[in-house]
Amino acid sequence: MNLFALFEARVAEALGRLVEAGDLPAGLDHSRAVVEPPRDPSHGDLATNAAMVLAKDAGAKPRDLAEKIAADLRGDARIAAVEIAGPGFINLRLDASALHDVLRAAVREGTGYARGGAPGGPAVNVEYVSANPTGPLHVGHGRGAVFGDALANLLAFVGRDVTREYYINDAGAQVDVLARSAYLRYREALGEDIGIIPDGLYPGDYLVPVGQALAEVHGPGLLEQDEETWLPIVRDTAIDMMMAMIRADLAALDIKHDVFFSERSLSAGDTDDIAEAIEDLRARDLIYEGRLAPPKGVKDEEWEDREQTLFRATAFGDDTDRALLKSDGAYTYFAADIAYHRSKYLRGFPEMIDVWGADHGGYVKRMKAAVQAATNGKGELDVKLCQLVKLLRAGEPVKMSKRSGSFVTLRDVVDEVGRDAVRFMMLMRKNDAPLDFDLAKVVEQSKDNPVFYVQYAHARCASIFRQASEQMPGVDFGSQVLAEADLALLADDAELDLLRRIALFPRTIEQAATAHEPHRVAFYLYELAASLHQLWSKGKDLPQLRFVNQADRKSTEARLALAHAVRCVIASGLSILGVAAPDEMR
RNA sequence: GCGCCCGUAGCUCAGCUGGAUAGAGCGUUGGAUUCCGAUUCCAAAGGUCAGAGGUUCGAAUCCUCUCGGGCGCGCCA
Repeated sequence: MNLFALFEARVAEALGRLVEAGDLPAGLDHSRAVVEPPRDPSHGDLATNAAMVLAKDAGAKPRDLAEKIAADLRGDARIAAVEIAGPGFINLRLDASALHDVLRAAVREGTGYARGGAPGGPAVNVEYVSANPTGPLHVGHGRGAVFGDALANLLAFVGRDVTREYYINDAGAQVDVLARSAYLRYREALGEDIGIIPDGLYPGDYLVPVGQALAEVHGPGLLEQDEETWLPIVRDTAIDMMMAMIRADLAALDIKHDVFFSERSLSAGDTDDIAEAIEDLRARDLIYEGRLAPPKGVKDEEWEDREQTLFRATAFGDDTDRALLKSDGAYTYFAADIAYHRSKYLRGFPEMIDVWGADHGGYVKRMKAAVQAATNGKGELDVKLCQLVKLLRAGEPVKMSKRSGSFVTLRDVVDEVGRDAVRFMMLMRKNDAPLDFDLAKVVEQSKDNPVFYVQYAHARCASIFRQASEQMPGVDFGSQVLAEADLALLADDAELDLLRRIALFPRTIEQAATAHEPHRVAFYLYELAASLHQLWSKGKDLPQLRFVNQADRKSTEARLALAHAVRCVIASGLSILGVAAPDEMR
């Protein structure tokens, strides 16, 4: 039950009646007329801009039109007061019973409240992480991982059919480098002194186990082979082991993908999907042989002017056309990516979301252009860029250097501060804003730490129920009883404030889902938790406001209904963020 | 040189796809508090929304330009 959608429909009814009565011209666009919470609570519970939006086309003064709409709304029993304010806002103050109705619905629906609000729609594919299988994940990958996972959770929560996907870049030169690096570790495992790892190879000791595994399986057998022979063997083993490591890193954050899509699989087997994608574009005259002008800033002598196979990305809003074949005749990464996104579309995903690091921002236009072209305009791609993460410890930057070995991996951070803290902190920031992640602060159990603050609110709700059963043994506070509690007893400002927050949840979810912005859920939860803590501490001064009153079963029922709803909303919200909702903080 | 992202309180950031007098936390200042379960709560001060134009009933939000910061800039992935 979305209070705002409910009254938006109510306003639409009023407008319809005005049209019937001839007070408003027929055929006007009503879509801009919305009902939203006013910024200033003193203006009431709901406000609509309907009169201002329609006044011009209706040839009326905003306030006159507002008066007519208000007259219709005044007859509604759920509305306690209607005021016209400012340039033509219509402010609605709800009867407390309307808020109580929302609470009752929330209590009845439990963790189903606000769920499935936008069902149907096309299947959506969320691709995230997709880190090269050449080493452990770092903290930046972790941000994309958490963001993508929470976004997928959010879309699933509103009822979308979501698939979580990881694209494995197992085809390029980088995995050959990986293979050569692992081969060195293989020789090392056989007793050879390999000295310092040469430049251009991966020095990390995470490849030591790969070398050992190779030595166990193959013995010295690979030593006498040509690189041509051993490289594919070593490469496949190394990729498998790297992906196993990456999956374990992700599992530590409770992240599981549905599909791991191999780049190499595009051109393996009987059909070459890349060639197919290119031919498909060529058939529609979107590919040509031509020359590109060098970009400004590139020196002429560094520029090799040559004819190449180009995709008409400029026809779809990109700045320049893009190469599909390298000078050695192999496909570019972009060519593979076109085929990959085409494959997503063909596999049944007209809607795609890619989560990338901000350093790939320059790639967005061409990828969107490619999706437009490859799906004939029927597919849609949204790219979410995650900014860098600056790792701090008590305000001081953590030095990161692969060479010196002080490189901090994602796993290190998760092991140190825990999954919940990592996930919540990374979602407390908009994805395109840089993030300072302070290892010291996120383990703090204080109000400074939003993870703790929100989890504590959940635990507090649970404790209220434990309290009730201790103080009032034998009394039934089951969900059946709570759903029928006399909610009219909730009349204090702090209680009504909490009710309003609960009423805001479906709207927050819906907007976060359409904007692809899970951080809104995190901020909402923080505010909801604050409202709960405020009501709680008000009970210190005013014992009659305490949740559990032995002497007053009726008001205890009503407050437990409130606590139950808050608990369910926090549990739902945290589940979207992928953060645990504990029943007690120990 | 071009493209994308960003610029909001001393600090870290929200700002509900164009709404009313721009918000929160930290920090500062001043209060409350032997606890239903803590690791709290209340209040005050604090702003040229980087700057200048434009669009309209109305702009932090949309457009243009300037300044300042980040990222990227044939065939790497």
